[in-house]
Amino acid sequence: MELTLQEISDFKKAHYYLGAELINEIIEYSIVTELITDTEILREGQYVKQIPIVLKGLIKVYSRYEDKELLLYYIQPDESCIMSFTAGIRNEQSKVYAVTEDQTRVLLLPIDRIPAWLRDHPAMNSLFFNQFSMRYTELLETIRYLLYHKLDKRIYDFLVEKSSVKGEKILNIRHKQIASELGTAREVISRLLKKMEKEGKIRQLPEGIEIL
Amino acid sequence: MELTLQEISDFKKAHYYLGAELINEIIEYSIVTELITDTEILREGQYVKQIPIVLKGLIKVYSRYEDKELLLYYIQPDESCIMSFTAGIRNEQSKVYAVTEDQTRVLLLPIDRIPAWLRDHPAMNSLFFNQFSMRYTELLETIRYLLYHKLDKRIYDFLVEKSSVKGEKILNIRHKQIASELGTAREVISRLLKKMEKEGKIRQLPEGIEIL
DNA sequence: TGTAGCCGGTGACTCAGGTCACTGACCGGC
DNA sequence: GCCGGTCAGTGACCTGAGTCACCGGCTACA
Repeated sequence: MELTLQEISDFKKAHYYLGAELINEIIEYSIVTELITDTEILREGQYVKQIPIVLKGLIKVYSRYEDKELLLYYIQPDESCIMSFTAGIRNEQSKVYAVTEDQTRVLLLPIDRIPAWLRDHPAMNSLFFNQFSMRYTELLETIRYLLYHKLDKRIYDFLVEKSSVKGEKILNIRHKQIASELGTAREVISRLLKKMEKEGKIRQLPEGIEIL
Repeated sequence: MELTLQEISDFKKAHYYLGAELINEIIEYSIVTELITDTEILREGQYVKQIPIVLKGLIKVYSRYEDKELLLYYIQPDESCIMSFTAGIRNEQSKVYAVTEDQTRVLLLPIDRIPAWLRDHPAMNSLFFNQFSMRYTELLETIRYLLYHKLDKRIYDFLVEKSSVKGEKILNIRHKQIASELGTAREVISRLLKKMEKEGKIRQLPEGIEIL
């Protein structure tokens, strides 16, 4: 599959700091794939051969332990996945899962080119440093939530974020899925959503959940 | 304060991949400080001007929220602090606290040299990538503990790690401190330590806690 | 048109852990 | 000696959340 002219132009704009030369090289050696919703692209224990950069769509990265999940972050357009980067570059196994949440187009950079690019183009490093510090900060935030907040606040903020990331005002999502992304049980979500509805924080419509 | 010849030699050995030229430059432009136990070196909201590399001793990095803390990681010799790196390089505020746990000698790299070093010496990047991926993995591990394990396991593993990091078989530590590093209350720790003592996992001696 | 499968809602129960209030042991200093 | 401080131990109690069992509603489809 080929990058469209529009995508090339968008990519150059988003990553201008990489310089034209490197960008052309990346485009030359990388491949584009289009993935349908719910495609698993990374699982725990897997070795990584390519590093994705999302062009369009949304990827969800999460941790899992005995069928209890926890959402770690979303990869939005122009972002990449540091777990792939880390695992790929050190030839280690992934510790997380990743799955597409929408129809998603990704640019896949071949892992064996990365070290040379990092060496010859210092700007490439800042791309990953940025991603790293962003993800690290997010993870810190997640920890604070787990430790310092109760479930209803976690649910509410989860919904708010999900809604902003997906760009939908009314979230069509199962209670079951909220539960697993927050690492808890379905009944608990049902109960608390009901409570939040009574408190006027959300509304549960047949089409989905509306945040007020 | 000056680096001792021994320290210079150790530093070169630990970071050989940086190359002699860069190492000399680092040594030239950085300063050494010796800090006593319990010196606070970073607090939330603070801006960062230097990036520490620990030469000897131990630094504890933790998050705090309304006098509830959570241990994030220890900086051991030859390691650095990515929160300083991130905050320093992007001129952002720190989101964590750091405090010395032992008498500690640190090498402080001036933040304004870092971008040039990163640009001219690609090997420098790998130092921070390594630190980043290490810390990120640790943080993931911490999250899994919070979410998937009960407190007694967390306490036990905390003691085991503390004991290995400090190199002490008998840990002289207050229940209060364990509580705050795990983000819980003193009574809870007392209760669970008693339980673990009955189960034969630890022993509480006047000098401290022994892990069996 | 029945039935199997998802989905959300509920009540009853359990349990881990946080909170409160108080105790007694062990200092150190004056 | 007494006073103040730190530290650990404990019982009573509360609460958030996980678990279990069971509905009833909707949908799809054979």
